[in-house]
Amino acid sequence: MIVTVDAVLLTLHEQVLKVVLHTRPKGAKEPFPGMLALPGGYVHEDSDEDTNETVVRTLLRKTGIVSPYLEQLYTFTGRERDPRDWSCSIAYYALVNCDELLESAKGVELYPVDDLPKLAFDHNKIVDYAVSRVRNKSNYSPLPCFLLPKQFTLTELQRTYELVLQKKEQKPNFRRKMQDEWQIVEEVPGVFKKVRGPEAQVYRLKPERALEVFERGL
Amino acid sequence: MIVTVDAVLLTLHEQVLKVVLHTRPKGAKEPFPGMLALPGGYVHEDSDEDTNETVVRTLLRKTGIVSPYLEQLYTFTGRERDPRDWSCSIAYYALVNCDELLESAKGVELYPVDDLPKLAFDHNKIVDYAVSRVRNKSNYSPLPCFLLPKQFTLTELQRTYELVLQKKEQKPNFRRKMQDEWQIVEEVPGVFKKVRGPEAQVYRLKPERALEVFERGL
DNA sequence: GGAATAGTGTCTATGAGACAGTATGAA
DNA sequence: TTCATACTGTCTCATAGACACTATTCC
Repeated sequence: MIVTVDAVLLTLHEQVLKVVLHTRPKGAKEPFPGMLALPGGYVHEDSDEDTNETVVRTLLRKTGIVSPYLEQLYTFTGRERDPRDWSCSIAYYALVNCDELLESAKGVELYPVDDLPKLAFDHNKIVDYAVSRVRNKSNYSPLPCFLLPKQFTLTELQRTYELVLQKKEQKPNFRRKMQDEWQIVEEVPGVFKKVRGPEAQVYRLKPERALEVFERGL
Repeated sequence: MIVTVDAVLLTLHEQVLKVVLHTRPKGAKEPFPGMLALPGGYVHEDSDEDTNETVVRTLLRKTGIVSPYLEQLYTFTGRERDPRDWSCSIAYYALVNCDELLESAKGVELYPVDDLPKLAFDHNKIVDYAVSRVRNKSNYSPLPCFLLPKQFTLTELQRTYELVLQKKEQKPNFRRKMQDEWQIVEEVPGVFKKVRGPEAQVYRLKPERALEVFERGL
């Protein structure tokens, strides 16, 4: 029995939702040599208190970051998924801002989730499941906020939601939901951003409120 | 590393949501002797294709039934949860009709989920998590239908929802949701049931529709 | 002035929730 | 006749979604 942890680390890069993958070594010992796979690893029974620590440790080692949002996705098991033995992979998913990711992990490889090549093990299935979970949760939760940097304009936030959900939102309705209904953002006083027209107010996430909205929608 | 599967088998017994537990043997070899615990067991690597088969096999052996609704809940891991070793439990939850359960498993022990004694391992946490998942999902899905027998009246269905969700529903609104919105029930032509006043139409679940409503709310 | 962007006001259709009402059968 | 239960009709208020509008900056 092989027990591992796998992480689906998602980010928004050049207007596309992408996943962090790495190329498996070509050595003959490991299965699926040279193929793309999710970052993951074995549980360290002496140092890991639980698999949450395993995945945090794995992501820190492979990307150098501590993801602000990390959640267990599903546990994939079976005799066929690993050619070596009956195996069990506890899969997690995480969302990070692309700039922060690229800063701390220079050599990281990103691949669009909607156009993936064949991956090692059943990792295509795991990515698809993570993406559908994220898209579904984004309908009623502040999940996409974790794809943005610490500070952002409401237009950038809306664009993020639109890219994740793959559908247009109406500006007034979107702002009303974020500000009045959910109340998950607050102005950064006196900070503005200008692209083309007038200055846009810069906002940041209200972490306590965001968590509350999460709990409600579980 | 110990890898097991645990099942939270829920049913409605005497108007109360209850969970199936068994008493652990008093032999000195196993941990938590004499304490109540969830039914569960080890993966049989030679016969089980995946843990889904493990849990189906376990429930069949301990209760004699094949649950119509069975879903992976969460994977609980850690060094402290089993005194013997670092352990990993893939937890599932299932919903069954009480009469069918008691018929095929005469000696089964049921305990109210809202008033549990101290259980073995972290099984209190697992039950609580399963119950909150079920209560949450019952708000927007046909989950409670699986607690009823094959045929039922709409009043019985409403009573089931009310017991799971612990709140009253308005009869007209409830019927509208089941019949017009979700369309998950259909009349059993010519079959009626009478308790006190006029005859009540008997219904059955439309399994395809129920699954659709499930998918939508994922 | 025109194009692009920020931000606000308001209408309407839909739907959830609440109440009221009618019908049936048994004590 | 009264009570409990089955079942239906309809009103209202909250909300989501859509459109319209003004203001600001740069070309």
